[in-house]
Amino acid sequence: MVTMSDVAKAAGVSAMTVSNVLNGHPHVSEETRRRVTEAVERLGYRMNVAARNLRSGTTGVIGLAIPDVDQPYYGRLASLVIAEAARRGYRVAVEQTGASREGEAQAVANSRLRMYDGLIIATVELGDEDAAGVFAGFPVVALGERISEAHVDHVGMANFEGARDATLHLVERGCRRIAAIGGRTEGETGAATLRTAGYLAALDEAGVPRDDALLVPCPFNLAGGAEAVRQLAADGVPFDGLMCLTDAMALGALRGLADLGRGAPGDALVTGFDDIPQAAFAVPSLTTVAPGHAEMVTAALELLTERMAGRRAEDEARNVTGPHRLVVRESTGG
Amino acid sequence: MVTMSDVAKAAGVSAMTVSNVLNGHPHVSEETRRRVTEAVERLGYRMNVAARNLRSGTTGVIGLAIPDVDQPYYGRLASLVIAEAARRGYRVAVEQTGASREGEAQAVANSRLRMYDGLIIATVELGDEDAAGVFAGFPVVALGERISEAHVDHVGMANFEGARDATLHLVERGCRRIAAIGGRTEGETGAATLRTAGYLAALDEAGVPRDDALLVPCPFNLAGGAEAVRQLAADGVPFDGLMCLTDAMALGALRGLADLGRGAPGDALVTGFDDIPQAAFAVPSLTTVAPGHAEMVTAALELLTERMAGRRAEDEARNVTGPHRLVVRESTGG
DNA sequence: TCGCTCGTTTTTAACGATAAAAACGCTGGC
DNA sequence: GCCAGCGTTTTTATCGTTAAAAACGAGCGA
Repeated sequence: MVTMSDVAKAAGVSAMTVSNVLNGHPHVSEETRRRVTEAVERLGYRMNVAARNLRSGTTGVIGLAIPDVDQPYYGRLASLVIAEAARRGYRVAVEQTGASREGEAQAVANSRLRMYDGLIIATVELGDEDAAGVFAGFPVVALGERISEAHVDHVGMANFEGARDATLHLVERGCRRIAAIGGRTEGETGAATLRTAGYLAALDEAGVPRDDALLVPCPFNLAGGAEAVRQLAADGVPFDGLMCLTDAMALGALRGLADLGRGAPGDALVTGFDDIPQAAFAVPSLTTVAPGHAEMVTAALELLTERMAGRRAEDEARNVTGPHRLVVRESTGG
Repeated sequence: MVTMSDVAKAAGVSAMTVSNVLNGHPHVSEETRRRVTEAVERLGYRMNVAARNLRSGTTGVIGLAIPDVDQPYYGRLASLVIAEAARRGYRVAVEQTGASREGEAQAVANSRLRMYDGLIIATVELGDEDAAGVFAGFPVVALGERISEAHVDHVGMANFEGARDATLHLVERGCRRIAAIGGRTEGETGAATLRTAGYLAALDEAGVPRDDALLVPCPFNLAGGAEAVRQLAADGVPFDGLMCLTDAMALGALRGLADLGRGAPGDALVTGFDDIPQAAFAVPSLTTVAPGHAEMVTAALELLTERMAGRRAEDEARNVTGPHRLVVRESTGG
């Protein structure tokens, strides 16, 4: 095992000088720098991370708390976070929380053991009441749902705007009776409520009358979407457009339409939200709102590295919203 | 920040004694143990991982090298590894290799920085020639493909036996002309070749004649499966069973059949391999070989923890094969 | 020649934990 | 009363790195 002193000896300088060279500190002559670099190379020296960590307090590791990497959306996020972190010289330790409050608390606790330089928490059961205490003084960024208005940096997606765009798109293509599959106006201020709000705003903006019968709450999955469409038909509610709050529900809605002997885009236009891989391969392929996942992750790491570098005051929590883009495919007539 | 000495002072003992209590070492009186535990509790002491790492050389972190967590199979694996490692008190740092040789080499290099106590490498571009050098003296387990016969522990899946079982199942249900979609007898000794070998062995065993026209190489994805079926029909090769080397290809094959106006299980029986989630939801649902992913991961961590504890000699590389199970669904007549 | 500055390098002293060795206190045999 | 033997606890000495302070040496004006 080659240590820093070994390198120092080989280069004829002190260990501290080697440290200075390796960390790019100023006040090192060009000649010395060259000699040290050469010795490092020759001996195959690799810095001992533990020692550096002990002395300087940084590990080069970022924690990522998500419910389960084996879920399309979170897997995607994890993949992007790992790649973007690697680009910045960090490694990522993934903590699976099982979407439980204890799991998330555990992840935060591990972070505070100084195991991680910072934490990205990509779902949130922890609430505002936890935020002030648990996260205080530690670099944390919430990705996706928001934890706390005041205490934690947050990167979100354009839930309101995306749903609004999708709805306006349907209106432009001639829809006048647009159902919001999964829509709900009450409950926590999560993605569902925001997307529903975007839908309503678009209707108002376009001068299309609202109708509460067109708000169809349902489970956020394939079966939920299918069932919601069946429900609408059974209730005799006429519709010519389906603004689904997620792609999964949209795919279910397509199946539901098929079961009724109808189809998109012939009998009704359909939009989704998320742009999951299957959306492009469905029959008909699905028009959907693509949130800028990559941009969200980049923004999250930007905020986090700023915090880790201590470049921002404790209390000014920032809030960033990622870009979004409407991807028009067959389900709304290509 | 509460240190061990703070706890020691509070409990009226030395730091070493606190260390002994915390690590469950013998020769600590019950009374002392109680006092120390109480002080730890009261002060909210958390061990500094970096210091322990520096002194003892362990980090409590396992590296996991995979191509990309955002791929169904690898996401599944990662999820299981993280959960199983957590159960054993380890955290997992995920390194994405992009399935490249450099990526994998990078992951191994990071491990050797003493960042990780061990490494699970779940795909392999590194070959036998790398194995002896790169992995020597560091706890590594290959999960899935094998790196090296002689130098690295390996947990694999029952490629041969699974394909054999699937083929025998088709024969039992009356098939006599079974095509191996994706089959190939040449190339590296990867999963594809092993599964093909299992297919051929089953045919011989059941006394069903081989036919090279029924070996249809193709890309290992949806499109590949669909194309292979189209090819068979175009070539006028008769078949009554399709043993597909992966579920993705099997789903493609179902689509291919549909495009020809045929269907499973009516016109041909179809089997897959992997038991991906979609297999159960396809129409018809897919009969497939389910490799025991969970058992494979458990075995991998068992091997790895043994290595990490230094309980096994350097050179005796072990090789474990996970269990498998044929899941019979609609595509072979339920 | 003597300070004095300034850029560079070394010295010193941790960071917080633990392995190994030394010390301690107690019992019991001679 | 002395000491060996035993179980428990403390001392000592790092692990490899880095912050902070001290030291060094060349250049320069007085």
